[in-house]
Amino acid sequence: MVDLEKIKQAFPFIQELSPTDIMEFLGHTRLMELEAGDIFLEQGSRKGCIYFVKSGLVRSYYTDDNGEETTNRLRCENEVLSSYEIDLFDKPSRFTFQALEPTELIMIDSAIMRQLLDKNPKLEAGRTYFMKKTLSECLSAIDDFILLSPEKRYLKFATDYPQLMNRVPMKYIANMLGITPVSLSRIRKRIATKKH
Amino acid sequence: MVDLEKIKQAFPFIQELSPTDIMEFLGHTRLMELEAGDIFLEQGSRKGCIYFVKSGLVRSYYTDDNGEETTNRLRCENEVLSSYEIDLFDKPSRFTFQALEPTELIMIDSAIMRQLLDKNPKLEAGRTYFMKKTLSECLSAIDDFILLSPEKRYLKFATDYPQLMNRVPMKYIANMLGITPVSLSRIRKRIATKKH
DNA sequence: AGCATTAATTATCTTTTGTTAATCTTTCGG
DNA sequence: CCGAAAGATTAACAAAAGATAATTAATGCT
Repeated sequence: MVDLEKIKQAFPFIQELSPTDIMEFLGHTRLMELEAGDIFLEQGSRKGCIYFVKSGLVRSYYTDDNGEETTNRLRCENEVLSSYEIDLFDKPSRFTFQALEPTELIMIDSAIMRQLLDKNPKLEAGRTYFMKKTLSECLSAIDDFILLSPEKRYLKFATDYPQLMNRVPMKYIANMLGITPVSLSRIRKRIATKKH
Repeated sequence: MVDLEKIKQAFPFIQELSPTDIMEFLGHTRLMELEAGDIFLEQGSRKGCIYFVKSGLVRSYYTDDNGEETTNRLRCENEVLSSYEIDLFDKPSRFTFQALEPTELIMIDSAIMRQLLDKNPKLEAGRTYFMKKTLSECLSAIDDFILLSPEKRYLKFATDYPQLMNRVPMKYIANMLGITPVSLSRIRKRIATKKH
C-alpha cells in the first residue's frame, strides 16, 4: 500500500517517529484514487483535509463570476496540499481542487490531525517541516513577482520545474505567472527567436 | 520595559505560557533602538535573529547590480520579522533591513530560540502562530498577484493597510505591488479622476 | 481513423506599463 | 527660514500586455 521507505526518504522528520506513531497516524489516513479531471474539493467547501500526493498531479483554481478559471497552484508527487482557507482560517475554500492525471491521494481529516498533533508533540516536527517548505516557496514566489518581469518569471519557472512543463497546459502556467495565455505564447516566441 | 499586557493581548498563545517560561524567554532577548534610516541587517549577512517590532516601522529591500533598491516588505508595531533566507535555509540574507522611523526591536538569537523551542514545547505554539500568520499573508499576496491587476492590487493595499499609506513613500508601495513608482503615480491619477 | 474538443499560436487593436527626463512638491537639516 | 535632497508627478515615446477573434495544432473519444 504505502511505500514507507520512499516516504521516509522524502521526509526526513519521519525518522524521529516510532513505528507505533507512524502506524497510528497511517491508521487515520485513507487513500483516494482519482482519474484525470476529477474534482475532489469544491470552491466554497469547508471540508478540512490534508492531502499527500502519492502519485499524479493536482491543480487548484479559482472560478470568477464569468465562469473563467484561473489556476493558482500545482502539486505533484510527494507534495502535501490542503485548502489554506479552511485549515488556517476556518473559512470556505476559495479554490477548487482537481486531479490532472490519474492521481492517488493519501488524506487525513484536519480535525483528527489536530488531535494527533495535540496528543503527540513529535508530529509537530512534520507540521513545521511542511509549513517551512510552503512558506519558503511562497516567499520566493512573491519575491519573483516583485523583482522579475513576466519573461524572467517564465524562464525561472521553466528551469525550476522542468518536469511540469510537459505535464500541464501552458495556460495553467500562464495563470500562475500572473499573465494571460496569449501573452505567455508571445513571450515563448520572443525567447525562441532570440536564441536564433 | 516590555509591556507584557499589551503583548499578551496581541498574541493569544502567550496565555499558555507560565510566567517562568515567559521570563526565561525574555531573559534571552535584548532591545535594539534605532533611528530612522538605520540599517540593522545587511544583504549578504548570516546573523540569524528574530525581531519583534515593539514600536516603529521597518522595511526590507533588495539592491541590484546597479545599486537600485527594491522594497519587498514592511513590518510595523507588534509584527515579527526575520531574514527568511537565514532562518529557513541557512543562507545569507538576500535583503537589507532598515528602520524607517525611530524603532524599537526586541531581538533574540535564532540559535538560542531553537534551543528554547527544543527545551520547551509550549513555545512551539508561538512559532506556529507566527508561521501561520506569515503564511496566510504570503498566500493571499500571491493570489493577489495572480488574480488582480496592478490597479486592483493598489486599491486592496490601500484598504488593507490604510495606516501604512501615510507612513511610507509611495515608491516603496509601488515596489511591493510589483510596478514602478511612475506607473503607480499614473494609477493613482486614474483612480482620482474616475470618481470625479 | 476520423471527428469533436481543447489548447496554442497568430493577428489586430487598445490599454497599460517601462524608461528616461523634466518639473513640481515635500521634507529635512543647518 | 532657506536651500539641498528626495519623493511625486507629468510628459513623451517604446515595449509589453490585455482583449477579442481567427487560425492552426494537439488531444481525446468512439
